[in-house]
Amino acid sequence: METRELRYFVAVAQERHFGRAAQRLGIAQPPLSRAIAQLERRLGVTLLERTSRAVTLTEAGAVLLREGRAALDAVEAAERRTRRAATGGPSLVLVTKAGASSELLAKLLDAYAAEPGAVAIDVQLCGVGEQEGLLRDGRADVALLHLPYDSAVGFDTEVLHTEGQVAVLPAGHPLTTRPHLTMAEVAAIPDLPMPRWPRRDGSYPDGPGPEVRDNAQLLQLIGLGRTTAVLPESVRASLQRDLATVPVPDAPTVTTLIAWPPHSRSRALAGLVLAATRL
Amino acid sequence: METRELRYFVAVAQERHFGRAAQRLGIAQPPLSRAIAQLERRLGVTLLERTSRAVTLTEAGAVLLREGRAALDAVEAAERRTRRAATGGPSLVLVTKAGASSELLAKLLDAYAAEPGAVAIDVQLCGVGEQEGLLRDGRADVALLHLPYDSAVGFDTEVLHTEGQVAVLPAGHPLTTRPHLTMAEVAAIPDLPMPRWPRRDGSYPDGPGPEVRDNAQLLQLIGLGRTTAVLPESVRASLQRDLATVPVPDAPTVTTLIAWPPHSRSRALAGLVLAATRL
DNA sequence: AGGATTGATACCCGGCGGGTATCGCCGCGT
DNA sequence: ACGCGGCGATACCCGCCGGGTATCAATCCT
Repeated sequence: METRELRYFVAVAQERHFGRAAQRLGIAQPPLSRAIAQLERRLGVTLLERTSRAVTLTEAGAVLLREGRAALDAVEAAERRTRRAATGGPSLVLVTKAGASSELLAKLLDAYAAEPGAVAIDVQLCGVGEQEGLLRDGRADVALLHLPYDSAVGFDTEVLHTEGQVAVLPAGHPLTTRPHLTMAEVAAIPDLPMPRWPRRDGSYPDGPGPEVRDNAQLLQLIGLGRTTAVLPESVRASLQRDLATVPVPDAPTVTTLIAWPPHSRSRALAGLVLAATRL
Repeated sequence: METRELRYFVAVAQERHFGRAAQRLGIAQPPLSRAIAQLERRLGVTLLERTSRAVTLTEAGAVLLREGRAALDAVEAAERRTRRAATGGPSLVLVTKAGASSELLAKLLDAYAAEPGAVAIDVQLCGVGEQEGLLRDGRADVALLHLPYDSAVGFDTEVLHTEGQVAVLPAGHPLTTRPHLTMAEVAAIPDLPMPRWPRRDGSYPDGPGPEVRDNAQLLQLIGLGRTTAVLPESVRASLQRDLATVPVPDAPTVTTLIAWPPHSRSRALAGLVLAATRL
């Protein structure tokens, strides 16, 4: 099976429409129809049920969509990492959520830079939930993840840090005088609806709260009195003076992990992981 | 990057010889040379250093070999699982080491079969260390692994069982009267050298012991008085009468895991994992 | 009933993958 | 030192296949 065939199939399977898929792929519709038919013939498997009105996936088609996306990510990762290995640029790209673990990250980078043989590390900040994709398709080599917010499924990891969570409120809010709060109390604060985070596909659920992509945006919106949130206590290190925090003992404990694709143990990565575990 | 290009490059990188690689691929040498050159041109990266006497990998070439093999496995897995999803055959292939965890496996299969909506499960037995490859390239969907013998890197897992280990000796051997043994004592038994296991590439280290591929072979050789071994205590359930066991308290504890590729949560697999955790 | 939408089919063309023949380079043997 | 042999690169040709346009066929919506 060639990656071209896989790309074509994934496009059709996602769009559920040959014409739109062809447009997205930058080719005409007839060659696409033919390519899919040929793929089905070669596999000996019907992947799509087409009527002239709708295209639906068969069970086997659903399997190929799921597995094929992972395979295409792997191919893309191979290509990107090869290109990066050659163009002597940063030999390691670390990705983490904007506005999270900044203190830990600074310590990690300092500790690694002090090691003999340390290479340049590119730090890339992204929105919540984007790390996995970046790591999977080779745009990044290593990530800081936060359980239970992120999922570490399919990666190698080491635990770096665990911590409780605190509610972040605008300074002067009446509840800032309380010694602690419960999750239920925070969720019920009048006029401060909880923010809405993007789903895996990038869309946002409905609700009263503001849409946010990362912690930096979130903290700014809290300062503006538009929302509130329960975050790991380490955010206190990077708070402006207009924000206050109150412990939330019944919030789930947050575990910070360093994560990397399981098979890619380069020398540089091994050094960084070692430095991280010694923090 | 097309999978054909990747396959060609991997062949050359492994053989370090264009002629042999071409032969292995079933094509002539000139098209192979051209394909590699074209790949390098498209990537903008030199992958191989060739003199007319030797072919060596550049750093980028080493990266592409490592990442490319993983990517090819992923593509192959997508193809195999798609084909299997269509040809209504066994909808789940479970792989485990021959001669290991047989009791646990029987219980698991019984428990799962009793669930509503259970599908046919194919059990495949393999040699030590072969499970990972089978799982990675789609020949199997789920495996029983044994830490610390196997590596669970890159898979999702659930712990099923932990146990100590015992030395397995021919019945009547003088040491079978001892209440327990140490690792050092077992390794030093005169005339019973420890067996040699295959390395990742399939070759065997040098040494006096017999070559073995799985526990079934191993147990037979022990019965013949050719070797001895330290194995999880659950092997006692499947021993012939010509074998005896002695606990080895200082051997590492063995953990039995059920493992599966992280992204492939089919309905059938989820049911099997659930049944396994409830054992 | 008829037009619109959408996937399949028919047919053509150009490029690319694969083949054979041969060259150029280098190490080695006598 | 010269020549031979091994190996990768180059040159050139052919046939297939991927991509394009034109059109058909089936279905749904007025």
